[in-house]
Amino acid sequence: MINKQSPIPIYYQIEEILRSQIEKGELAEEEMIPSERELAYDFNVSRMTIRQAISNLVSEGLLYKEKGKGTFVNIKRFEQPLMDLTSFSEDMLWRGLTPGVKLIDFKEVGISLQKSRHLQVEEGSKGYELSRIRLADEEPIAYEVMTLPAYLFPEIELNNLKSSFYQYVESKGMKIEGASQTIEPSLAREHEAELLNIEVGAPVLLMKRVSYLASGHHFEYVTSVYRGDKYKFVTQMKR
Amino acid sequence: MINKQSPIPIYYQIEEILRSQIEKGELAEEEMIPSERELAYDFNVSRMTIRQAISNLVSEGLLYKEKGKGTFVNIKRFEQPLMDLTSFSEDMLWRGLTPGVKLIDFKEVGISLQKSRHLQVEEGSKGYELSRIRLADEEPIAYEVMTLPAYLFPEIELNNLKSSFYQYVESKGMKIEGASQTIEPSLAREHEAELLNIEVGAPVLLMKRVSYLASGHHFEYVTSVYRGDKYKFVTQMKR
DNA sequence: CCTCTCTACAGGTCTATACCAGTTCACCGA
DNA sequence: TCGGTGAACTGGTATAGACCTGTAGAGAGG
Repeated sequence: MINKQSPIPIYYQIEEILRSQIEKGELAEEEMIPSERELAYDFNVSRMTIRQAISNLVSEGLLYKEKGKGTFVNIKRFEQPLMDLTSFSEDMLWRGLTPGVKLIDFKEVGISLQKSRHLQVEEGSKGYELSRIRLADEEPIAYEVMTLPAYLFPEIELNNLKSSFYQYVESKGMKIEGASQTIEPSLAREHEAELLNIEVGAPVLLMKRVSYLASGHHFEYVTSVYRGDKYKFVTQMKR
Repeated sequence: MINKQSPIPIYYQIEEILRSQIEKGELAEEEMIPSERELAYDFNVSRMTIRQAISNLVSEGLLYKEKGKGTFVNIKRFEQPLMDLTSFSEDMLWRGLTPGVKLIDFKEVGISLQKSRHLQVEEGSKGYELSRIRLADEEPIAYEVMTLPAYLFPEIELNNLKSSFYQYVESKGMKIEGASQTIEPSLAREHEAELLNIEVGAPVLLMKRVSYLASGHHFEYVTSVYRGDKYKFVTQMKR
């Protein structure tokens, strides 16, 4: 049950209990959870404490309340932070696919004029270029080239790039602020068609992204080519 | 001051007072607001009531709290709601172009199976279909077909569709909640190529959107074909 | 001069209680 | 049979007080 002596707030302990009950399915969707007074009695805490736990779960979207009726388990899975800096992996998992990645190349380069503008560095200055194939359920979905300015990553190694790059960036104490990306249609070129296992000239999505830190520094420039037959961008808009 | 007899909750009255003080600039940015105990004394209400008012303003992002220090006015958010339901017109104006629209067709139809699913109506039920060309600086950018379920718009006329459709929807008392859209690459078909003044088989973006009301009703289904050579989707992501 | 400690004050958590307002439904009377 | 009334629920609002932890500054001690 709950531990009143614990430094963990009681309302938070109750939150966790309810959360796990919802996730385990012990409280079915659309089902009413016990009333606030009942929960207060069961947990032997004040009703206000229960209300705080419930109100947090409501703002997370796990529950919703109806005055005079009760508090219910929410069905919706929709209110994900869709347009957050979602990584490909999260995106794929959300779609129910197993994400994968295949390394194609990693090398030191002089940054081209066009890329240097996006990365706010001098043309020809030192950078790293990582080429990857994104997989979903073993099938190639996208071909991605990531360019990083060397001055921000003095000691980068291929090993650091095996897991989440964003996580690596933040582990170095850099605070990611956001990203700006463009999406346009294009036709697969020979090199891309080969890597993605599609026909030359097949429709693809060309995505370009610049990500930046809270400090204002631009830390990655990514161009991705997505297979048009296997991948759609989905965006949710509110209000 | 506040009216304890009013049916308007006290915490809400206090919220409004604080909100207006912030907006008028009586409480400067980064400035500490009076402590909870002080406000409770000033308004002659309980501290918990003050906490409820403040906590609402915190979740709106107007204030932020620091334990042991106090509660402060948040700096104004400069980040516009980028992924909001931006209309094509706003989008174009933002890009510095003059938006225009050319009507192609407006007719009553029986809604097809595929569209009926998105609009949550029976196959073959009555609907309206509006076809338009979107222009930027007189140049065709997109071909758009909007399908509306007739049951939501009993008295619609072509005239209502000349200006902002979303504005029309809201003028009828319907509250727009949001939209969900997908973006994929495709190749221009003959009909589209002709209307957009491009080659058959040229790369285009295919966008499909379903918009819905707060009531849950889906009120429009739009498919748009954007010229790949003239239009890119731009998205900003935060955090 | 620096550092430690004490203290006043900030928000955080929690209790126990009260009454209000919306919902539902059994029951009773016309 | 129909309709109203009220009891018994639901969550919503509000009080007053208790004790917690974190912050910062004043003042004591080295």
